[in-house]
Amino acid sequence: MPATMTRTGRPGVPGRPRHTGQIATGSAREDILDHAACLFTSRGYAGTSTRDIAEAVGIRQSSLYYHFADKGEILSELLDQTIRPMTDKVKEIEGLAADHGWATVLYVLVLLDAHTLAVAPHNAGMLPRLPDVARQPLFERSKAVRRELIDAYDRIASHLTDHKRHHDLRLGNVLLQLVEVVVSIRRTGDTLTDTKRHAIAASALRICDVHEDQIWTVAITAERLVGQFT
Amino acid sequence: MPATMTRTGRPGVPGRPRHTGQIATGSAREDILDHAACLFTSRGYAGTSTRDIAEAVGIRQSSLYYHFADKGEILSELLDQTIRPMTDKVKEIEGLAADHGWATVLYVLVLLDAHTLAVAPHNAGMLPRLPDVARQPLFERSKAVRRELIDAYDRIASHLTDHKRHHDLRLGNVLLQLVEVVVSIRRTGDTLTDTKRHAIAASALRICDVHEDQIWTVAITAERLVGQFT
DNA sequence: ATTATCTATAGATCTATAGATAATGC
DNA sequence: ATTATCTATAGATCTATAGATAATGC
Repeated sequence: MPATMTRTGRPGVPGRPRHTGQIATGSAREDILDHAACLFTSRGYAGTSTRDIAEAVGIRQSSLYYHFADKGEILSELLDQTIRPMTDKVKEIEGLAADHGWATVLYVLVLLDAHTLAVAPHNAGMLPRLPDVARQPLFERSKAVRRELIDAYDRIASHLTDHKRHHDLRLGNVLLQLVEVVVSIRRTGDTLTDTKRHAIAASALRICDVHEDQIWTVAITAERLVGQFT
Repeated sequence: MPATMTRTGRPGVPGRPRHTGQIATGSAREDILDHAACLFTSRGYAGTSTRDIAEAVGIRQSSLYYHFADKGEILSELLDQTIRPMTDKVKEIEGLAADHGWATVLYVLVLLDAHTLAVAPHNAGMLPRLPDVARQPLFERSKAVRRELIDAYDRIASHLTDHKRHHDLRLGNVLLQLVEVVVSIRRTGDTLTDTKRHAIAASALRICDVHEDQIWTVAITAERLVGQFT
């Protein structure tokens, strides 16, 4: 057997071969994150063992620790991936108000948040809502980010609707909850079509008392603007 | 020391005294359910050990098994308590449509579901949404119940609004999601006031294109009818 | 005798570390 | 030499069972 012939017949990768012989589809690190996302969302964080993850990836449990310091670091990485895209753009989007009005701002923000939740791998957008995740001391930050998002929705809503009408209900809470219907939709196995995203955004405007005939013009403007942010 | 004098000084209960000496505030079984609800909602189901529960109650871990066959039975009991009240009344409420119209039916159902979520001990209404809970094979039933509720919202919504306008978005999903804002509100530490419940119900009607001037008359009728069901 | 706890423990599982090993690359 | 895995295992923890015990009630 020549020296260039590996036991698995798949040369080219450094490091000891896996016991299964299978090779990472992406980088090993990405593979781990992807399978972890899948397991965390289907069994919960505490309900998923490091062994579960390793088996899904096709490596031994202890090999995870070559790529991540501990289980929490895997989760932390996933949270960053799914939450950051949302808050990064908020300020910028609020800037659209001067030119296009607050209804358009709300519509655009809902479209983008819904999109972020829709494309997150394995519905990982649900992770910040899980109690076992929220309890991890590391993740105060991701809770803060969520609060920021609610505040943004609150500010926007306050420009659109009469506060007295909604009593002491914080609309930011309601609007974020509405957007997160995307998680529910994906969980049932459905996919989020473009028309569904628009239906959700229109519902957000209706909750804020935007008139029906205004919604359609806003939708068209928003659809045009949303491209800048994706 | 006379024979009637117990070591703990708290006579009257049969059975060996607890190591802490403390006595159940309700029945021991209720105490366990209450503390389990608190822990499951704050740490997740898989993230809560039977030892955690026992410690909260003030008994030894193994003593739980006198009252419940296993950990899953505790969860099962909690799910029943929080889901049953919702579906029990659905058929009856839909019967109101003949006399009062579908907008009123929707308003009443939202008020009642929001109320059920609001009074569930320790926000236990979130349990059916946790992935580690949903995965328990025992709980196919509670998932079926949830689906029934979405179907009911779907039927009601279909009488109120043009399906084309909402495209392929299933409004049942959106409406249940909206009602579950109660869970979010409670999680932030807020309480659900009566006015908030009405604001949520009104939002549900707005999503279904019910006209603003109709909402207020519906609200009054609904408030009168809702008493029958609580 | 019945009830509700206790102590003790088996056996499974879980996280993380230590150190060996089998590739590549220089 | 470097890289990415492996094997082996320590030590913690978790669920559930077996059997003892300390109350009450008859």
